[in-house]
Amino acid sequence: MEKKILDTVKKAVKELYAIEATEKQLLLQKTLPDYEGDFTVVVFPFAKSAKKSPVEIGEDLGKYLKKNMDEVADYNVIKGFLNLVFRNEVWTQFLSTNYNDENYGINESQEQKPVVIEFSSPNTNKPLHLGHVRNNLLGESVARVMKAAGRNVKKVNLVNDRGIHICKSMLAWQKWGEEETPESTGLKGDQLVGKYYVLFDQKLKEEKETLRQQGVAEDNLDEASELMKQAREMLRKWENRDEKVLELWKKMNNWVYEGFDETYERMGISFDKVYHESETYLIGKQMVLEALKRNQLEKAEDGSVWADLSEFDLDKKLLLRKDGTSVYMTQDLGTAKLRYEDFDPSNMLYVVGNEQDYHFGVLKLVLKKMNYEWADRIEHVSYGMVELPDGKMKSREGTVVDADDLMDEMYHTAKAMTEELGKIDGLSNAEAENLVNMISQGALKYFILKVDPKKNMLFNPEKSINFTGNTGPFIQYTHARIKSLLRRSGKSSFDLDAYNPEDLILPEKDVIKKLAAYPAVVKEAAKEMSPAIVANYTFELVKLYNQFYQDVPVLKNDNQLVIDFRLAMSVFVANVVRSSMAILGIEVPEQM
RNA sequence: GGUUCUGUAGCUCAACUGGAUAGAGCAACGGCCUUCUAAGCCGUAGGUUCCAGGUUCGAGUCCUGGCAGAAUCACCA
Repeated sequence: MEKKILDTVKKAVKELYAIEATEKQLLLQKTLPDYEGDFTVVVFPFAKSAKKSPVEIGEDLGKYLKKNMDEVADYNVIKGFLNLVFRNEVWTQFLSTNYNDENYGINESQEQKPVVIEFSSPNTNKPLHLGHVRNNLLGESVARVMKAAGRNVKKVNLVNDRGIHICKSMLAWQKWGEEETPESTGLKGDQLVGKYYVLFDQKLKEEKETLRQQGVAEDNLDEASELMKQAREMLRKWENRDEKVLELWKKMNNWVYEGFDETYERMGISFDKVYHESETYLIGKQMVLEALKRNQLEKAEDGSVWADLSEFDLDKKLLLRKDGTSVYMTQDLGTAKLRYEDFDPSNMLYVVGNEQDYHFGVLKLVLKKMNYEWADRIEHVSYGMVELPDGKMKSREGTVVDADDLMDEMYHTAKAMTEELGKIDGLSNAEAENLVNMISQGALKYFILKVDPKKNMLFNPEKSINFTGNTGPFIQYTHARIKSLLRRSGKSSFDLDAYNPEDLILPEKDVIKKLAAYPAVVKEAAKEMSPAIVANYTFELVKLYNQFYQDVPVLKNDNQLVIDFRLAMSVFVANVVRSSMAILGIEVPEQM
């Protein structure tokens, strides 16, 4: 529709003023609520070359469009804005052809090559916290929105399962764990392992304090620490495939995986493939050594290997330590290559916080330097940090918000609220539990996803999660209300052919116009990789529907055709709400 | 210090990428349930869009210079 208007405008300026309009000059927007009209053409851009005032041009174009487009019923010009009023038929016909299409706005994938999207990427030494929650929700949702826009999406996870930090929790458990297991303690596996990671840190601090008192210099504390020595020794043993260490490593990692799986499932998150750093870091090492042979990298005197990035105005980047062990960058090179070979993707996306902007910039450059032509297919989907009222989360200082705790708390709040409002009266226990889960997850997901991913966001544990206003539950509630309305009507098919378009009233028109925008919103959100665009759209839609619902009785009308029309519109809204919420990973209830 | 990002109502966030009078929610205040679900709807109040210049028909949005905050610049990941 938008395209048709612009094409006609283009023809008009050519015929009237002999102007060849460029893409940029053709500006169309929705008419503001205060003015009469549906679409607005901005005519300022033509003023100069047409040598006429904007108002005159608006009149000319308005006349032309009214004559040449059946859809245009009338027009008015205010300053440099040409407001077009469409015939009601345009909207009523749009409604009747689309209201019952459950895939309205969603495109089936036609792509061969997939776009691979990595997210979550947890460490196996501690449980997930609020920062991971944003990452997980964003990753899952970006995958879904791209899929909805017709991309062929593969979701992958890269588990950081090796390294000195993993050895720390292993060592602490070995020393002080007394054979505790998730079964014996009743703790989730990741929580149990995390407990020992924290314990290690405490013990290390104590040891360092003692060393300090003995006069050891600050810079040498790590080197002098007996605990660190043992951790490093354990890492060496791990790399040499020491059986006992490997056994412990497997045991504890499996505890963590079981814990993660539980959390992922609760959040509704899944992956097509899971990579482990323990399986990829050697590939990266191999790549570096080969590139060194090709003289694309440099070896320093002490034996360490570097990439010289001076041609990009950057410093050198270390890729292998002098003892030959790999660093973070090295294993990312390996994973990228492995992933490229596994999927032959058109794009490789990494959902990782903006604190790693520099890292991903360098990753691409190093790959380029090593002559991998697919380096440009890597894209960092960078998102902002989650901050707490008293600043950033720091695991060491115990100021993290644990993901499981957070979800538990949300569940309890949602449950109390739902009971208080009498929403679960008449539901079975299982149904009630399902509903409360849906609502608490909806509240959390919507709260996080409605914010522009690029921006830092603030999370206040006491105040952030609401269930009224611009929230997930508000949207869920609207869906339930529509479903209730439809049940009450007892109808599932509607006679729309005989409906008189003149009966269309403004609150209906506003809703239908919003519905018409949905396909473009999905595309835009996929292009920007921003679920927030979908979230904000859905809120606006639901807001408009509620205004309609409040003012206009649906089932009470002398004219059965009007009732049918309004019910069909409600079906349409419910479909789009369900579809857009699904993009955010949020389910909607039949009643609440 | 260099680089990048951010700065919009008391608070949390929008603003279709340069368009009309900057919008929502929360919090505050006032209304609306004998009528389809009040987790709702309506209204009131709340703004020098951090500051100063510039570009043009037109700037929250673009350019320059400040101010404030965050991230990053590791032989951590």
